[in-house]
Amino acid sequence: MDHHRSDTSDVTLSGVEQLGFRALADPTRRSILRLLAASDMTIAEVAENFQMTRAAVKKHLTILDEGNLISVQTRGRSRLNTLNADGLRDVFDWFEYFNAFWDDRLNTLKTEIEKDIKTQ
Amino acid sequence: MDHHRSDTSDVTLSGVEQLGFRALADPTRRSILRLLAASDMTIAEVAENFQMTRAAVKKHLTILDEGNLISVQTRGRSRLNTLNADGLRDVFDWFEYFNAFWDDRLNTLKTEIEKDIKTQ
DNA sequence: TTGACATAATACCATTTGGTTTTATATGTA
DNA sequence: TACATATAAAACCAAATGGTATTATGTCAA
Repeated sequence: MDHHRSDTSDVTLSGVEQLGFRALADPTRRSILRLLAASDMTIAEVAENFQMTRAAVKKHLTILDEGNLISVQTRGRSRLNTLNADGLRDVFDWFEYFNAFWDDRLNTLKTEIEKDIKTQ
Repeated sequence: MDHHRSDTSDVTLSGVEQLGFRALADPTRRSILRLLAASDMTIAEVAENFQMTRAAVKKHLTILDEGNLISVQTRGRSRLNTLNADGLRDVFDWFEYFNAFWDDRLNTLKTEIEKDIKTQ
């Protein structure tokens, strides 16, 4: 513990994948991702699966886009929403990094216990 | 596509891990998890790492607890906050299931392309 | 060009969120 | 007992969120 340093940093691709987590926080948006995993869809097609208005669905899609979890290709007068694997991987990577920490801790604990047993 | 069925379900442990995602949406809470990965901490100890008040930190810890990402043991007049691997795994599992969907799609695409090449 | 249609943009609203300050309630300890 | 300390609880506030309805804008087709 050095100079009572305060650290609120996010460590990862700051400000980018942060929005990915935010995007995943809403159950509707997680459902949309599931739908898009099955096939690309226009806003109207996505909206068919929910009770809310198209406008509301479009807002969710915008947030998913901001979080880089989907990408959008304008095709004529409609927009095709596609899952973005890269953005999802960014979020996933946070867990990987985190799991590394966690595993280290378990390993340390394990080593300590083994040491205890041996020196008994 | 069956009877134009509308499906907004969350598929997973409904209503439980949902709160896990919500808990992860805030960068402060993700930082707290990182801290707790290194060692268990009281509210006061966690709060030392941030510029906000203890009350605010306590609120974050409550949300992390509701999302099952940490567990709390009252020890005397202080509370020790501990990382909860199970809750984290629940969120992680959502990704696994999701990746399965995603992988299926990629595989299907690959097979289709191969078919195309062969029948050329 | 006109009309239908898919999305965009805006204004608006209720609720939730992330923070504060202030006031309790326990719990160790002199 | 009395006091300091750690957390709990409550009231409060500004901003963000998730939704609505309404009004553009752009594109295809007759």
